[in-house]
Amino acid sequence: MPSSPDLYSPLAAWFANHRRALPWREEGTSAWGVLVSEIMSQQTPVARVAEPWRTWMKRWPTPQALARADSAEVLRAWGSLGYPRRALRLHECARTVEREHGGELPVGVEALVALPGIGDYTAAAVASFAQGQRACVLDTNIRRVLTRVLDAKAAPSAHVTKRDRARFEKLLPVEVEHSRIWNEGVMELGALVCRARNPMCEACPLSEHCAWLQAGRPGLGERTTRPQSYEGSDRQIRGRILKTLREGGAATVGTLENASGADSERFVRLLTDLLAEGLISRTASGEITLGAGTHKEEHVHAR
DNA sequence: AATCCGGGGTG
DNA sequence: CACCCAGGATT
Repeated sequence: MPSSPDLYSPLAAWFANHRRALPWREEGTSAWGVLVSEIMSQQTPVARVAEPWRTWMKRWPTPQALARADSAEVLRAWGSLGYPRRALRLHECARTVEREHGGELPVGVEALVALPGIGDYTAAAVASFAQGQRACVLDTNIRRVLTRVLDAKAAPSAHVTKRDRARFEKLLPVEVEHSRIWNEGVMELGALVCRARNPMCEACPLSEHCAWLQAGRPGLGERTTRPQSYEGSDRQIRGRILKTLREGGAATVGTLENASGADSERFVRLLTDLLAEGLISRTASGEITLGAGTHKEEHVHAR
């Protein structure tokens, strides 16, 4: 039985020469800073995250600082990164760290995944990149690279199966430092070379071991899932409402309805959803503002 | 397992 | 215009 090929050595050598100088990779970045970068990068390309991350970390360097912030400020600082509920969860995460962990980000996947907004990927990434832990990081890049190398398929399955996790975990080096380099390096390879659309196999350090390349790169342009159209979607309407509030402060319901471009019934439904999620609130004078508002008002109404 | 949740950049 | 992006929560 042949021993499995050494993927680590060529990968590590490649990574040493192609590692991007992302701001959160600078010496001295806290685990909290890495966590913030991971949340911001969920479904948002890292190139778009770099600047907002700098500004954010300068303003709120620690969980304590963010915990003290108002949710409206947090949402405004989030800007157009998308999926603003991530900002609310990061805010909640900071408050949980403050309240339950003495202001110190807990160490390890199990403790991290229990925090708001942190799932399997983000917990493993923070543990591996910033906490000296050996954790198996599975993001869209790593899953695509390993699916190609091992399974000769162009794209990974829709979600992480137990079987995939078990197989990919076997490739993770035992030594902690090597496991971090493996995670970062394979992720970087997926972002720069083994890309979803135009993979540069001629520049790939794993090309000799890649089952997909040897099979002739089958299924490269295949459609996987139905493209969920954005134009005219609830997401677009919600986005317009929040953008109006970010840029203009408080607004009347009428102003927001006009800006939303939705019919009245749909607008009311979406506004109700946004209120329930804490993305907006209603002031005493009946205007709509960004953020969850204060609990004081609820007491006033409760009387 | 399927859906929902933004927004911008790219071929 | 379709596809993609360092995913997570909810049902």
